[in-house]
Amino acid sequence: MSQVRVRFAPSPTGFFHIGSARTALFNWLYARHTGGTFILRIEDTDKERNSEEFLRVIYDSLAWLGMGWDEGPRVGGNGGGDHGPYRQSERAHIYREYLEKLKAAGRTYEKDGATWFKLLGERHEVYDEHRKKTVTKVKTAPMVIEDAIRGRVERVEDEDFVIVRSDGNPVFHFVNVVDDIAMRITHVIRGEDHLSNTSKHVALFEAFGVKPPIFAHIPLILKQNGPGKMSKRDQGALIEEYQRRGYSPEAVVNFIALLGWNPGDDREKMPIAEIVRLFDLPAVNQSNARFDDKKMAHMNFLYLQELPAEDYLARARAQLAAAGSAAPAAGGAAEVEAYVREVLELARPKIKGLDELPAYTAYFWGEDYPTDEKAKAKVLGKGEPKARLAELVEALRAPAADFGSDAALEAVIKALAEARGLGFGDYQGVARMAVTGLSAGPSLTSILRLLGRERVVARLERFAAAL
RNA sequence: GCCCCUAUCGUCUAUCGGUUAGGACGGAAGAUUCUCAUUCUUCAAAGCGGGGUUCGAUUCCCCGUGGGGGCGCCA
Repeated sequence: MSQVRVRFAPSPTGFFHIGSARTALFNWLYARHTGGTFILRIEDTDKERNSEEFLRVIYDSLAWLGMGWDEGPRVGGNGGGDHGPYRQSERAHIYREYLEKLKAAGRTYEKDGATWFKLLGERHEVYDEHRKKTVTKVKTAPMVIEDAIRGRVERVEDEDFVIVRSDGNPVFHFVNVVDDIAMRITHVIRGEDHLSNTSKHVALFEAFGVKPPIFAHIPLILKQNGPGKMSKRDQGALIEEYQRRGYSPEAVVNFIALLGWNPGDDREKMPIAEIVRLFDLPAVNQSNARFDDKKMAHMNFLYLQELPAEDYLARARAQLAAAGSAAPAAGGAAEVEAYVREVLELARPKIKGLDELPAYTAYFWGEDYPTDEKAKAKVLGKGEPKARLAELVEALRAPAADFGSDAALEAVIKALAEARGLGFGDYQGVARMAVTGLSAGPSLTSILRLLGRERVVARLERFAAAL
């Protein structure tokens, strides 16, 4: 059995869709699973777009998701190979060469300035109701598609089709097949939306006298709400969105791997090496999967919680910086570093995703933080907040209050409460609101300890004075 | 309209003819907790309809129906 060679062939549109990401992933997984070659081929025949900038989106997204390519454009250590160039815009001479082969075999003809591919069989004219025009049908034998996921699929291709436009540019079906032949692709793994087109491709392979590759048409990802497949306008459709929101790429990969594939048992969260080990084409589902952002978020949560401390710190800081947070940048004094680290670790188990971090930690980075007015009104509406605040100020100002440990602070507040026949909860709410502007967050005593006596007392007094 | 693919809880899915149809997300209830979140326990929730084949069908076949895709000088 020859080496597996698969390709991912995106066209640079300026977006990297989650569906594209999964197609890339399944190709990549199959290559890694079989020890084959993963090829990146850029389908940039549409010259009207600004390719350079749009190409970056593809390269960056693949890199972020951790999918390196063995052959393809040379970018950041990836690419190279003996079957280039890997951009269709640079392969015109190859298409010309293959077109000559077809011409020589008598399988083309010119019409309306374009070059058409000639199917084999009897011809007759028929009026197409749907397209409202007369078309020439060809009585052909069914094309057989050997699909690793769907089995044997037969489809009759009964109309000649254009392979080179009147402006001289070859069309997708033609270049796709030519490149797959020239690059010696063994398995074509792509979205099911191409299944109906595959009969055209098989006809071309046969015309070239080449045995078609094994096809594997993977199910599509449907939009979360409403009908149809996911499109770039749908929530959660773009990879850059996950990047921007601080999602773990490992979580995104794990999640999309599970959209249409599973290891055959109950496992969901799996290291990529394990997915590579278990992935195989016949195990891919045949029916479309609906996208679910809640489950995606949950997968991200799982990965976030187990991220090594250093990685978490770096990613959290990047997220804060991107959000314009006042959090100190890395490389400061050891004391500051320790503070940032502790604040971020305090927040970690409480958040679902890194995008919550800026709002969740705002009050740790300075005196300019927002107040949840609605929650504030609620807190002030019950009990005697003013009295409680005054008592807190007095107790926390006293040297006896040890800001060095959560337990000591808890003891101070509990003693205060006990002396008045109250509970910890009678102080917790107001204190939290006064010190953070929020009604929810990490443990109050941890917040107090980290902020320190001076800031805590100042905030309590300022808050009380405004009542 | 024609062609192709497809069909298990709301969603993602397990089951490769015989199961109390399992898991996960989401939902509900309870426990834990200084708030929130986590965590833990429990609960509700599915084989599209009709025919076959078979001792026996969620599972195999056919027909409907639903869903998806394709039918460009787009990719």
